Amino acid sequence: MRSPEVTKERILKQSGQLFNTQGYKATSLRDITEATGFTKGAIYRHFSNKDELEIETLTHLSHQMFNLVRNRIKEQKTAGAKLRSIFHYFETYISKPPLKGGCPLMNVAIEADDAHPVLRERAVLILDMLRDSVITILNNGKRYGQINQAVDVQYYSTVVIASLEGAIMMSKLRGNDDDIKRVIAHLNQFIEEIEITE
Amino acid sequence: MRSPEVTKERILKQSGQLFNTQGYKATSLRDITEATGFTKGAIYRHFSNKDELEIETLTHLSHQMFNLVRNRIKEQKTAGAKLRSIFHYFETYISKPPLKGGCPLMNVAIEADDAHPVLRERAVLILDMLRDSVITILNNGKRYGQINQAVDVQYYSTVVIASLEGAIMMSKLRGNDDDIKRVIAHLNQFIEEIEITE
DNA sequence: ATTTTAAGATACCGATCGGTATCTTTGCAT
DNA sequence: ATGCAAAGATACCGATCGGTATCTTAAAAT
Repeated sequence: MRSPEVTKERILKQSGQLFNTQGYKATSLRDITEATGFTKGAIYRHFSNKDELEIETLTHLSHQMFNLVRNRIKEQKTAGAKLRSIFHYFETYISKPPLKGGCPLMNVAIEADDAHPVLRERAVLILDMLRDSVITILNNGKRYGQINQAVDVQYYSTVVIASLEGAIMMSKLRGNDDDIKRVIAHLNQFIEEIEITE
Repeated sequence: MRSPEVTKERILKQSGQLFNTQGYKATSLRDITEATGFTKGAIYRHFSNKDELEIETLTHLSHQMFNLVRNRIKEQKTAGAKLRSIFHYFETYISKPPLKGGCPLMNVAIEADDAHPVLRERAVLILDMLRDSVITILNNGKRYGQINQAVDVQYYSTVVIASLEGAIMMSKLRGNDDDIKRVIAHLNQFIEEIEITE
């Protein structure tokens, strides 16, 4: 029962958990061999070095993140409801974490911003994608008369993402969901200011 | 010219820069000996092990941070002005960083939350202190009729800190101050909603 | 059934890690 | 000036790091 695809997927999955909790550089090959049950030889057959494993794992983590958030967005019909579902998704990072270790964007951003330019570059792309998701929701909301035309989408999306990420940091640090809930309450109010309902 | 106090201070200062940019666990003793010019023997005379150095350095970093923010607060007279000066202080993390590597609270929170309970515990204390600073400003503002009595100080302080920390992450990642400026613009508006001016 | 190819395991490499024992040097007390 | 305690330097330790060369084994092709 040898399947290289399954092996690679298992390595990426376990590496994702380890990198997202312990950090990329702080996680050793040994940690990964123990978590996966594979040996170093198997890992280096699928990834040419640890840097490549880190990058591919980050991509894998971001895919997981965006798949989850995309599914939530699709289920909702109005721009306001879509945004609220994103907020709730971020709340689950604390209450029922879809990924161990919290938000992979935040984690890689803090680890990589000063010291690891390649990872940092990828992190910027992930942030761009997240922001674009919010902007698209807002623009579609404008088009369908759900969102006030005057809304500055750049400004709005930045505030939303910054608040959520900061709140994740605080709630994860404290180990409870008080902070994330307060921030989401604020963001819900923030939506009401720009939402058109009749 | 041997002065143990000066030596210890120099070790803490250089370790602070290194830990805050590269991370605590990712920074080696070698990095520190090269940055300080002292040898391992000198470092281990002042700190019993690396964990202790990490903890004392974090304390040192937080002192630097709070001294800077306290001075800014003192210079302002009203609660609103004090809050705005805090916002501007966070903006300097990007435009003219008082500490290399960004906000030490954020950095240690992300690195320590899952894997390093001792550092995490200290990080919680720093977050508490930061929040208490904001809460004290708000409560004093209420007392002197500068802030609306109905304001929920827990809620308000959480939103402010989360937004600022998240914005720092985004701006540091992107390498420009667009995001932090947008968030501060939003927070300034947020203040106006609760400020009593006549 | 046999050959072939690649997936994965094993064993090893030099470099670096945090830590320590020991030695030298400095400054202060007498 | 001399002795002493502490500051700092040097040299070393075992463990672990990322990485690689080589070997075994399993599955697919013939």
